[in-house]
Formats: sequence, C-alpha cells, structure tokens
Amino acid sequence: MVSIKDVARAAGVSDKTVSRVVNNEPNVTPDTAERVRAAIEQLNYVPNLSARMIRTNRSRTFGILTDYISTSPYSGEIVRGIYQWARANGRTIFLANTDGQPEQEQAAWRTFQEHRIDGVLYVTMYHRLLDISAADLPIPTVLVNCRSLSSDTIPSVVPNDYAGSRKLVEYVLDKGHRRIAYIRLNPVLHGGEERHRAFRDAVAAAVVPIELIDEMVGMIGPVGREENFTFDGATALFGRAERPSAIICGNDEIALKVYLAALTAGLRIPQDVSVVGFDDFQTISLGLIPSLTTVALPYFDLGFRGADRLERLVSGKSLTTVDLRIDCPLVLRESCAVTEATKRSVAAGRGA
Amino acid sequence: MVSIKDVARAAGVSDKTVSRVVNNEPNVTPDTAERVRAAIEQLNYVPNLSARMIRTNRSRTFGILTDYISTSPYSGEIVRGIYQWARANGRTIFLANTDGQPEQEQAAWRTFQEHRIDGVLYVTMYHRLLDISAADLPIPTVLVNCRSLSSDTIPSVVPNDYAGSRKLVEYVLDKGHRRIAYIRLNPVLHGGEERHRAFRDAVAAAVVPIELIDEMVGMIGPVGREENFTFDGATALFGRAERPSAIICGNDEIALKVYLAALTAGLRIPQDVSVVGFDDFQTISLGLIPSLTTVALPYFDLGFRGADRLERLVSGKSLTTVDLRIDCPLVLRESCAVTEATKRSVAAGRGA
DNA sequence: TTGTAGGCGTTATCAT
DNA sequence: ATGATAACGCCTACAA
Repeated sequence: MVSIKDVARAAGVSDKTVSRVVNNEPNVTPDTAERVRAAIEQLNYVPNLSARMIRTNRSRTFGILTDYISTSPYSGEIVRGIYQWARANGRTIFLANTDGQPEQEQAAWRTFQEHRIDGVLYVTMYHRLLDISAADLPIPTVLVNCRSLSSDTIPSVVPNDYAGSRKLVEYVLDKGHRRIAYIRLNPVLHGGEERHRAFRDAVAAAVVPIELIDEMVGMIGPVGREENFTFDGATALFGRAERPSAIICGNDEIALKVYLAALTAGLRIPQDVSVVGFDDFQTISLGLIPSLTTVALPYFDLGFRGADRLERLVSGKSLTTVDLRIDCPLVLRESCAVTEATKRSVAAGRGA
Repeated sequence: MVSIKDVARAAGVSDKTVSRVVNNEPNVTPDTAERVRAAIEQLNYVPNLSARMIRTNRSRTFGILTDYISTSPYSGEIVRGIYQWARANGRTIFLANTDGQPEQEQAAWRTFQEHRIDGVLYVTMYHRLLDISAADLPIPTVLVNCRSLSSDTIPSVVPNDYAGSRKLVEYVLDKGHRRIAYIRLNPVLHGGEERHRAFRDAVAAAVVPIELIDEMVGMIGPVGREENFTFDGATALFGRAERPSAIICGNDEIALKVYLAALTAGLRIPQDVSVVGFDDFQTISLGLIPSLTTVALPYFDLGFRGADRLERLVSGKSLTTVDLRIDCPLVLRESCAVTEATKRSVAAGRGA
C-alpha cells in the first residue's frame, strides 16, 4: 500500500510537506502543493487513518450500539439519521448489535474501546427506560430513544409521545367526536403509557362534554411476542347500541386490527367510525384504505439530534438539557372525519 | 491512555512480553503471564487496534454499504445477520449509507479505503440488478440482495424469489384452487418479476386443469412512491360472477389491500376466498386476521451468508458459485384454505 | 523464556 | 516555506 513517503519521493519533497498538503495546513507554495497533489493522484494515495490516529489520539469515529435491530420496522431510520449527521461532520460510524444479550453488549463496548471510538450512541428500538448508570459507560454516550432511570445524568434524546398524543386527541375532539374509545398499547411500553396519559389529560381538560369514554388494553405480554385482543375488543365495541364514533389506537398495528374489525362488522371508515393511530408505520398507515391519520415517530431526527448531542458531549461543550424530547408530528390523512352532529351544527350556523 | 509499555513497567517485564501475553503467543512462563495479566487488569489496559493494524497491515474490519435504509421495513435484518457473523468471527463493522446518491457512495468508498477495511458488503434494500462492474470496486466486495448485470463476476447473495414463489403457488394448487388471480408487484422490481414467472411456470406445469387465471399489476411507478390499484382491482375481481377462489399477491402489502377489499365486499378469508402474500413483513402478515400465509424473505441469512462469502473472498479461498441464491421458506398460516370441492371429493373418497 | 532494536504511516516539534 | 527527527502503540526479527 502506498504511503506518504512514496508520494514524497515522487513529488521530490519531504513527507512532512505531503502531510501539510493532505491536511490543508498553511505554509506550502501553491506550486509545491500542486506537484504533491499530482503525485497523490498518480500514485492513488489514500491516507491511513489508523496511523493518523495513533499520532493524534483522536479517532473521529462514533459507535452505534443497538439492542434489537428491526423489531420495530422503521427504527432503521434512527441509524440513517445518525449516519447523515456523521457524514456531514466527517465522522465514521462503527456498528454493533447486542440482540438484547448482556455478554454481547459487553463485547461491543470492549471492541469500541479497542478502536478508541470517541463516543457511543446507545440506540433502543422502542422508547424505553433503562437501568444504566453513567459509571457503567467506559465511553461518552448519548441515549437515543431511551432514558436512564438512575439519578445520574446520561444525556438522552427521546420522542415526545405525550405531546404527540395530546395533539392527536385534541384533533379528534375538534372533529366533534364525543363518544371515544382508547385502545392501549402494551403497558410495558413507556411510550404507550405516555400516550395514554395524554389521552386522559386531554379528555379531562376538554371544555366540551364527553359522552362516552372507553378504555381497554389491546395487547399484553413480552415485547415482540405479545397477545393481541384488539380485534375481539373492537368487535365488542362495535356491537354496542351506543358505539363510539372514534377509536384512538395506541399505535398503528392496533389501528390495523380495528380496521379489520370495523370492516367485518360492516362499518365504513371514516363515515361510520373514525380511527387514528400512532407511529406512522407506513406499511400500515399508507397501506390501509382509507389512509390512516396518525402521529409520526421522529426516528430520523432522534438519530440526527443524538449524534449532534454526542459531538457536543465529546468536545466538552455544554448541553442545555439532559433529556431532549423531540416533537412527534401529527400526520393528517383520511381516517378521521367530522361527526354528523358537527356537520349539522355547522350547516345550521351557516343558515342562521 | 494506558499502553503496552505502562503494563510492561507495572509487571516488571518488557513490552514484547506483554504483547506475547495479549496475543496468546507461546514461550511465556505461566508465572510471568499471570503477573502481566494482573497488571493489565489493574491498569485497565485495552489494546489499541489502530496501532496493531499499522504493523500487521490487517484491519479485521468489514464495511456495510447500504442504499436506502429502511425503505423495506425488515431489511435491517440483513445488517443483523452480518453483524452476528462478524461478531462470531472477530471482525468489526463499519457502516455507511448512501441514500441512493452517487456522491455519497463515492465518499463512503473513500472512507472505507482510509480505514483500510478488508472487505465490503454492498447491501440493497430490495432485490435489485445493479450496473456495477468489478473494476469500479476498490475493495473486495460481495453484493447482498442484489446482483451485477455486467459480465464480470462480483460474488453475490440473493433470495431465491423464483423457487419460493413456485412453492407457494404449488401449495395453493394443492389446496384445490382452480380459479386463481395473481396480482403482480411493481414490474420494476426484479424479485416481483421472478415471483410472477414462477407463478406462470407452476400453472403451466400443473397436471390439474386450471379454470381461471387472472393477472393484473397491483402497483406501478418509482419504488417507494408507486401508485397502487390493488384495492379497486381486487374489488372488481370480487364483483364477478365467477370470482377466483384464491388470490396470490406479489407481496404482503398487496395482500393487505386484498384483505380490505374482501372484507368490504363482505367476503370472509379464507372461507370465501383464500389470500397469500410474499415477504413476511410481520407487521402485516401477523397483524392481519386471519394471519397471512406467505413466503419469508431470508434477510438474516442474506447478511450472514454474505459476510461468510466475503471472508472467503478476502482470504483467497475459492467460492463455489458466483451467485448464491438463498431459499425463501414457505410460512403456512391461516389465510389459505382447502376449497369446498376438494373437501367434498375427499369426503367422497373416504366414503368409497 | 525473555529482551532489544527497528519499523509500520503518520504528525508534532523544532530547526533551517 | 521546507525538512529532519522523534514519537505514537504495537509487532517482527533477531539476539541473549
């Protein structure tokens, strides 16, 4: 492999001069620089970052440590966000995956240390609370899509499930819905609990009278292998005399079950019943007909902002907040309609 | 950062002896080794792989070069497969993503060269034919989920869509279905075309008489932003006097649309119509009720086997075939039933 | 069995 | 503006 010395010889200069050109350092005649560049081109010289690193003691690399890749279908977007930041900022990415196994996590940290990685993005595939303390971390770390339960402060970036859910519920109320069912996510999921809490708060804060509120748990069990009662639950809901006019689902997978139950019961969406989801898993949210009104998880931003925070952390800059919450945008599509009652009152208002 | 010399000093030996212990080389007294290990432990010494690499000229790293992360929701499994192989074989993984942009791809190759990566796994998120020739590749490369169109031979690992589809169609025929509709994937997708060809071949090879075959394209347009006519197409199909008893879908997303159309038309799956998919996108295939009989894309194996081939390639071992096709297993679930006619004939046979 | 000298490709320091 | 020399952390080659 061609080294800086080969280039120096070819250009008739010292290796340090080549180094200067490669690193855009000052004090090189344009003429010399040109000769060096020609030699680099001709010999196809590519700098060896390992050698550079031994000298400078800086690797310009970040590591990504993931738990369960692709449990959640779109969480790969987090990685895309990290990489895009890294590319724009001249950093290279190492990847390690633990499959949720502690030994593998240990091995990954070790490998990262061996490569003298500057910082680590600890990425979980669903919004989680972690039992990690800063002392466990041999390398500066930012948590992405998860937060630390312990008292010490590991910086994190998480989606703002609460605010997103609140916006969604207010939107549904705004469409005139007063008979509402909420189908909860697995109670084990932190994001699901925040969404549910936002629902309750929004309903409690509503100025309009809510006629019916139904709450049920749609799924339960270990993440990824949960039992799902949504279909039967929704079917029962639809069989009632006073059925809800809108169903708010803990996530899009639950919304899919509700669609199936509604169609099976002969109901049309959104004319007979409105349905909204959460997550914006596009295979579902865009795959359904009508397309699903939902809230998007900001996966890409989680990664991008996480990398940005990590940079600040390793370069000793201050972080304004330890836990950064990223907005979850409301994605309005076709599955939530204005109620008949609202249409009539609007018509009456126009007539008056 | 603590180096081999610090350990040597602490243990009262030379740095070379420490090196021997770290690399499990022979000719060290158990006693000395023990002293060295104690010093390593005490100082928390971690070898510097960059330094090792300049000497040995081997990085023990692979790079993953992806095009569109998470366009396909489960293709992250490919990365998981690669990582699992890498971990088991003491290799570290670099990651780069191109977002499909040639400049970014160029930059990624460059970075990989700077890190003296041993080999690259070029991963595409759906089964594609690529216009790459071996001369374009500065580093030994294996293509994963894609193949090279050019005449020269870049090793690849791809799913065997054809064989998987053939198995699926034969399974459907075996259930007694004789009136069958096939809803094709976007013709741009290579995998879709192979699946369709397998359907035609299976039908042509069938010993039983096929009463009705309907073929339509379910989606068309640029990948990721295609127009989808499946719902209307399937609805039209269901309105016919002689409607198909089974619908074979180009993938699971199309199957979702068919479910929605069937339920809207008041048909039950699988009693009134059987539906099968392809891909096994679990958000859909397990999310649907009844769960979807489909064919699984072997994403994990694609990655795992791809890494294995790359190892053989960089270590100069021979590869038996240039293009390795991985089996797509049939996943039998609940959406495809035996036809009434078949049940009757079985009953008659039993009675006779 | 153990240690010494030297070099891998690069950059830092200091001289010219 | 340019170069000589040393050093980073490790391993190879060889000597003791």
